[in-house]
Parts: sequence; structure tokens; C-alpha cells
Amino acid sequence: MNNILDPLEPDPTQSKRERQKEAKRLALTDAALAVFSRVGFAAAKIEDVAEEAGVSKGTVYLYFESKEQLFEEMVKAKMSPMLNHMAGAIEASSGSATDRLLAQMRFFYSRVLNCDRRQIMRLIMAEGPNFPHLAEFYHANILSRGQAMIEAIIRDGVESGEFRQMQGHGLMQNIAAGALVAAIWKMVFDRFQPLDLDAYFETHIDLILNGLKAAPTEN
Amino acid sequence: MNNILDPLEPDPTQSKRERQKEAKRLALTDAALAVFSRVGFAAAKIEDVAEEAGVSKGTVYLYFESKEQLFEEMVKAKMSPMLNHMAGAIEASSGSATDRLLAQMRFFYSRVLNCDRRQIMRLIMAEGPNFPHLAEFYHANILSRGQAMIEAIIRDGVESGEFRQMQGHGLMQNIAAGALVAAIWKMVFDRFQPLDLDAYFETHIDLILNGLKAAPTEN
DNA sequence: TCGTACTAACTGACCGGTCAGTCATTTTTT
DNA sequence: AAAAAATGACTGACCGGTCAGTTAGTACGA
Repeated sequence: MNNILDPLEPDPTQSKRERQKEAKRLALTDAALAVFSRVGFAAAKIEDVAEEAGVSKGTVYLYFESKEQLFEEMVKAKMSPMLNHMAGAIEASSGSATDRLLAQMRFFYSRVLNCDRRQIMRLIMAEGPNFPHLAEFYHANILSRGQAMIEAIIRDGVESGEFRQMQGHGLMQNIAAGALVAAIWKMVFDRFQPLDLDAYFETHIDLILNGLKAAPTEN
Repeated sequence: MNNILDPLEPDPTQSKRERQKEAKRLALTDAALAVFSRVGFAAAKIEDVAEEAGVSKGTVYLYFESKEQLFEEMVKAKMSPMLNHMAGAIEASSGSATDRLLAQMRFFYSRVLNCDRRQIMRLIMAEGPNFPHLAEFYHANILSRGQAMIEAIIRDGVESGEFRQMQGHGLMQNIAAGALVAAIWKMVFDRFQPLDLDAYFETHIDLILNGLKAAPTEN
């Protein structure tokens, strides 16, 4: 139906109309992210999305079948490019497992936590149970890939002796958890107790890397 | 207005009516938790809450001014008792800082993550930005208390030499993060990739305790 | 370069269903 | 019998989704 998930250059083979259409689709997903982030799925008004995108309500339905589909497509459109970048960054990275883990974390903090995208994570948590579709997509295409990357790094680190052996049930979740909580804190509690993301990041990697490091003591 | 936040024993100074009223209030907050958990705030119907509590819609408005107030009161009513238990558990616990941290974690996993209450955490994350009231209450009365408890334990552990010195910005968030993520995973992704909470707990404390432990190697 | 015919894109008034909140009436308690 | 509690039909605002009508882009002949 539509394979426009990664719109980058203005393809010269496209007519003016096609380019406009694509631009509008992008404007709509941008607007959808903004509005859904602001008030959540249920309270978001299609009319507001339309206004924010500079079109009328009816137009939204020329691009998306329903509010629900708009939501899902928005998540996909916003997350897919980031995923590819992340995979590329991992592939490109070399050096010790510690360095690679650090690079991945840094990427995540800067490209997800510190921008609009963190709102998507919040929306997945908030709306996930009501959108099995979406939760499944998110798990299959985003989480499991992130999980695979982290686990590969850990495996290498254990082999090279940088990290100790851990049984690993929920290891990825535990390692990434700090980042997720930072995002949530920023979105929900920052106004009451501000969080310095840079300092937090230092604490996070310090704790994790030390936790993974081979330790001579008991257990 | 109402100071009934911790309904426990049937106070003999109360008339039969007052006791019934209190019971109904409890039934309503129970029902509210169930319904809000199921579908989120916006999609929840007052009529469903009423039915689940065994009363009619109008009755809900005899106890709560509005849907919003019902939501806030429900969170307060469900979280306050737990907090007091947690504080008590901390006070009662002695032994090494490691043991105390472990006890607190265990408490949290069993009394929050593994029951209805985890839904409240999800609701706070989901609806927090739309309910500054509630987010502030939650931060002031729940998070900051938990934070104080953990920080006290860490401080003791550093003094006793069990833990290394850490600068600590966001330390509490990082330590608790694993637990929060476990809760989210259970609620959103468990059906796609089940999480064994006991094994996860082991990984969590293993990673954290090792991360906090004094390490001889480079920072 | 203009005019004309065609069509894709867009609009916004409207419809139908939903639901928070109200209140006149009924039921229960004292 | 009086008061308190509970009811549920009702109202009015709201909003997702539709579609008849309008606008703007395109193709082409002169």
C-alpha cells in the first residue's frame, strides 16, 4: 500500500504532486507525534493533528484510514530510520566491548532520550496494552533488535574477559532500564526535580560497567 | 474535605452508615483502579467503574466530584498504605547496607511490581503530564520518600565500606530503574517475550550490587 | 503563451454515537 | 414520617469519520 517509510531526498522522478503528497504525509506524522505526545492517544483530536499539519480534518483521512492507523504509522515512520542508524552505528563501531556498549548508550541518549522520540516510548508504555498490534511491532522491530545488539556486545565482552559471566535473564532490560527511566523522569517529574541528563548518563554507565566488570568477591 | 486515605479498622466511633459509606468508597477506588488500568484514563467510563463497584453511575458522583478527582483519589488511596509499610520495613530492617537494600528491593518487587499497584505506576507515566497535580503528589509523597530511603542506605554502605563512593546524580533512579522496567515489560511486552520476574530480580540485584561494590580497577 | 478539459487533492459542514455530569424520583435507614 | 442514600433517564458537549462540493495542479491543442 505505502512503502514511504524513509523519505529523504526529493526523488526527481516524482511529479510535483507526488512530492507534495509525501511532504504532507510527513507533516501529518510530525503533527501526530506532537499532538499524541501532548495529550495521549484517546484525548488527541484528529482536528488538532490536521491543524498542526496545516490541512483540514478530511485530508487526514485521505492519508490514513483511522486514528488508530495514524498512530501506528507515526510510530513506524519515526522509529524505523533511527533503528537503521543505530544498527549502522553498531556495525561501524569497533574496539573493546566496553567502548561499543558505551557508544550504543551514547547514541541512545542523544538520539532518543534527548529528543521527540522519547515521547514515543512513553506512548508505547501508555497505550501498548490497548494496541497489541503496535506493541508487537515495537517489540519485534525495535526492542528485539536493541536486545540483540546489547547481547552481542555482552557476549563479546565475556569472551574477551572484560565482563564477568552473567546468567542473563533480563540482562538487556536491566542494562537499558536506566535510560528508560531517565526519559520518563524528564517527561513526568523533571519540573519538580530536574534531572541533568549528562550527569545521569555518567552515573548510569558507571554503575552498569562496574556491575558487568569481573569481580573477585562473593556471588 | 476528606481525610479518609488509610481505611483499615472499623472505627467503633463510626455509625453503621459511616462504615458503609467508607466501604463503598473503597469499593469505588478498587473499581476505579481496575477500570483505569484496563483502558487508561480517557477511555475509562464512569459507568463501568460504577458497575464494577456494584452501584449506579450517580452514586459515583456522591463520593467524587469528577472523573479526574476519582482518579487522583484512587492513586492516593492505593499508594499511601503501601508507603507506610515500606517505611516500616526500612525502619525495621537492620544489618548490612547490602541486606537492607536487598530487603527494600524485595519489598518493592513483591508489593508493587507483582500486583495491581504496578498498573498505577504505568498510569502515572501515561497520564502524569496531563495531571500535574497528581505527578506532583506522586513525586512528593512517593518517589521522594523512596529516594530518601535508598540514598540513606547507600550513604551507610559507603561509610561502612561496603559500597564505593559515587557522585550520585540520579543514583536512586538508576538503582530503581530495573524494577520499573520489569513492571513495564510485564504489562506491555510479556505476551510476546515472557519475563520471569524471579530470575529478573536476581539479575537486577546482581548487577546493582556488583555495580555499587568497591572496585579496585580503573573508574 | 494562453485557454480548456480533466483529475487529483482538499475542504468543512454534517451525522451518529458516546459519555461526563445532573437531578427528579425511588428506596433504604433511622 | 423524615432524612439520607441511591438510582438511572436525560442533557449537552464532543469528536471520529463521511462525503458532496471546491480548489489547484496537469495535459494538451491552438
